[in-house]
Amino acid sequence: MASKKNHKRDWAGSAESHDHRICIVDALDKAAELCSQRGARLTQIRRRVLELIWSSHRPIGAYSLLKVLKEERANAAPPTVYRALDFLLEQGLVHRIQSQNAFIGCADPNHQHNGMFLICTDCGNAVELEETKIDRLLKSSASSRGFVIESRTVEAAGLCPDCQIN
Amino acid sequence: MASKKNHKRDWAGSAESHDHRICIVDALDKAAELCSQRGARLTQIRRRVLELIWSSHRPIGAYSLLKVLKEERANAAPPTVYRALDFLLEQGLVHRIQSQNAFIGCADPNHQHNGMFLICTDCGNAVELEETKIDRLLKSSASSRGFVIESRTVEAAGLCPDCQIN
DNA sequence: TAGCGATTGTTATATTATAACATTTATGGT
DNA sequence: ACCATAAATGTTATAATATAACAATCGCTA
Ligand SMILES: [Zn+2]
Ligand SMILES: [Zn+2]
Ligand SMILES: [Zn+2]
Ligand SMILES: [Zn+2]
Repeated sequence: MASKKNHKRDWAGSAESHDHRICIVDALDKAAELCSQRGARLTQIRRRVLELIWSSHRPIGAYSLLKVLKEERANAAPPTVYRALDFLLEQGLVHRIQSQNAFIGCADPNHQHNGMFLICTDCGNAVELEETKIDRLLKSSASSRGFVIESRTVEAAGLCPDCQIN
Repeated sequence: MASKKNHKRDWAGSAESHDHRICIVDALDKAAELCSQRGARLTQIRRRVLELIWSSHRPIGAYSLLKVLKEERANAAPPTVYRALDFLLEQGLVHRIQSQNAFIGCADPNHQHNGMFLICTDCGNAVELEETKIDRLLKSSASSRGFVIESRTVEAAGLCPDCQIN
């Protein structure tokens, strides 16, 4: 497989900032590898949906995915997409962005986790954070109330550096 | 107005744990006061929707609200509810729970903020946290990437103390 | 009380997601 | 290779959530 960070970049996925083709190839390679290891079947549809999700760093909705799929596969219907999404979510290959009812590729599918995102309200790009401190704080805050966290959503909306220039 | 915490409780709103009528009265009193201060009009519909939202500590969906409203106001329709919700959200009197497409009363509407919640997957009750540390961490993490946060969603799902007993 | 903006009524439709059952495809044991 | 089985996909219908657009009414104030 390819892998290894292909560059540094300030922000998510503006075409200028990095060679996004590498993001896509890496994501698909890693997905294939993980599914293979797990005996999970990354079928054509599932792989294609993952590829479409990775077509940008912007969360994409199920029906946007469906629109594209339909051009390639006349009988694609909502369940086609939602089943693929269910699979990809189960495998930790994508995350759901709750504040947008949309989906984005996971930056690090090797270990299962809930995503944590900064999402630009202007360009739509999202970057995944890994802030273990936030999870620890949240866990301890819950714990002090006797609450046990099983999953969580953390999504911050605002302006990315590129979009603050305006 | 009434106000002042009416009791201590381990967790959210189980009927046994507290006199919930006081929660409702306090919430409505505070809403009236805030709207009055701001020159915002807490109309009958808006007040009633707020009251329905406060009927429990469980997030409630727009169409559940609508179902009740319709019994009292034959011509209630989706816009009736969504407009009231828009108003209540704007005034910071309720929060939207993104992971459930549902709404819950704000525990402290005096200062504008995004909510932060622990939500029990078993009983459905939710409690609002105020963890300034988490916001500070999130802000600084964003800041290190040049990102400026304008709003955020933090929702943790899991088991409340009551529901762990099973 | 006339005018004006805010609120509510009304109808229609957009968007997101799932249910239910039929058919096809992949896989493992013989 | 052949069959039994489970998994995946096809197909149709519908549920659940949310908004658009325009009309009618209300409430304030000039
Ligand atoms: Zn990229
Ligand atoms: Zn991830
Ligand atoms: Zn209560
Ligand atoms: Zn609040």
